[in-house]
Amino acid sequence: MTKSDKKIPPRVIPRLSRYYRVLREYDQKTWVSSRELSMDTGFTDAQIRRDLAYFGQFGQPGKGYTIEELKKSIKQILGLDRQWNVLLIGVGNLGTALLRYKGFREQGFEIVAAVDADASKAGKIVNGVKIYPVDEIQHIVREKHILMAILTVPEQVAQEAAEAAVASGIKSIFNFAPAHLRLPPEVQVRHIDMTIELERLSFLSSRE
Amino acid sequence: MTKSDKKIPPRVIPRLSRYYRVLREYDQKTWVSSRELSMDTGFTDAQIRRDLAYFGQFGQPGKGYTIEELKKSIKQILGLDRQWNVLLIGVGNLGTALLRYKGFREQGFEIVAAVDADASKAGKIVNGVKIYPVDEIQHIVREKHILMAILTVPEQVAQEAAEAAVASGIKSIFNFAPAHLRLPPEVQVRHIDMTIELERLSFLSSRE
DNA sequence: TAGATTGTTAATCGATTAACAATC
DNA sequence: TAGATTGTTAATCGATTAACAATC
Repeated sequence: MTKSDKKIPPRVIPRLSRYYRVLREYDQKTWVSSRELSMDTGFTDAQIRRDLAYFGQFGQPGKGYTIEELKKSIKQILGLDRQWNVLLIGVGNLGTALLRYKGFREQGFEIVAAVDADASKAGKIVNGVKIYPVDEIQHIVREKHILMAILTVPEQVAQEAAEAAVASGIKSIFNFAPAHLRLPPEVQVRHIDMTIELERLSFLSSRE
Repeated sequence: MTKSDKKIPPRVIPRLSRYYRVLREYDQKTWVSSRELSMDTGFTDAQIRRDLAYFGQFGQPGKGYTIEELKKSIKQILGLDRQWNVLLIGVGNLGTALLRYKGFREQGFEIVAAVDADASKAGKIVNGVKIYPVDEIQHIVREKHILMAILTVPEQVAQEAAEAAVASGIKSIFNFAPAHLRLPPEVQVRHIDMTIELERLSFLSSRE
């Protein structure tokens, strides 16, 4: 699977995650149809077939999809058939909360180290994860084969922290800082901007 | 401004938030053009003019937009010209982190109370916010004029907690629990699903 | 074979971009 | 007036939905 595959609309991906999650909840059945998946996910059956068709032919006309095979295929498509070592950058309130969150590990995302600019935090262990001084970032990223970082630092230092991460070899960043990161295009970034989300709610609630 | 206005594409709203944020950083200038906003936000000038045109005529041909007026207009459009009292539901790791986060208040979002199912937390005060037992939710929502909730409870109780919030009068929910909430359509919901976000990064990183 | 459901093509819908007349 | 930039219309692009021949 390469970049030159026919273009996948970006919105397909989170839907695959949803299909995958629903599929994992089936424990009695062997087969599932796009119609059934539609009822359990809220997406239309046409869209589900379309989404899957971007990646191959997984079903059998007249029967549907075998749950086990489809799960395996989506798992592979999403890149979940491996472990992702994750670096947490910034062990403040939010960083600590994420460090303690158990949901990531289940899907193969494992926070294997943390760094913080506050030297007095270095050496501490939170939820089994050791905190290092920020200037050891390069060393840790290489030693622990880390490709992904979660960024939970204050706004003012987000850009430089992200650049340091990229310079160390990090390929994708999950950014919680309220800062628009400017990074090379080959670095994947997902940005959770909590204020923007609240503003969406505010907008919607204001125009009833 | 009512529901019957010409339809606003939903993706316009987070862009308005971005424009607003950039506008607030200008302190020397009086006028700004869509061209300049384009450079500072990364969106095209055509898109910026288009987005603003959904809500009225804010600019002057040949000159651009006056920053103060545009800021005021966007603030009003987003519903930020008032205070939003927010209830935090679930004072665990993530809930506590959000309680301590200072960024919300600046935009008029104020967490005025918290509830938790763990009775032993009741009465405690975190960052100036009092924690109540969950069965007082109705009382608090009414007394404190709360319309918005942030949901940071475990997956298993997310649905029932959301329903309780709605029954108390909450109109919009910012959901951090990894659960797909089924609520009446008039309730606004934003869902941050951290695992899905990590899976997007995983997908993108897997197909270079 | 009859019934069911896929994979895909064509039609529709919606959002973005280009272009430019209107106007400051 | 000359130069700049808006607001809007038309063209393009992209994603979703409908429909159905192929096939289990």
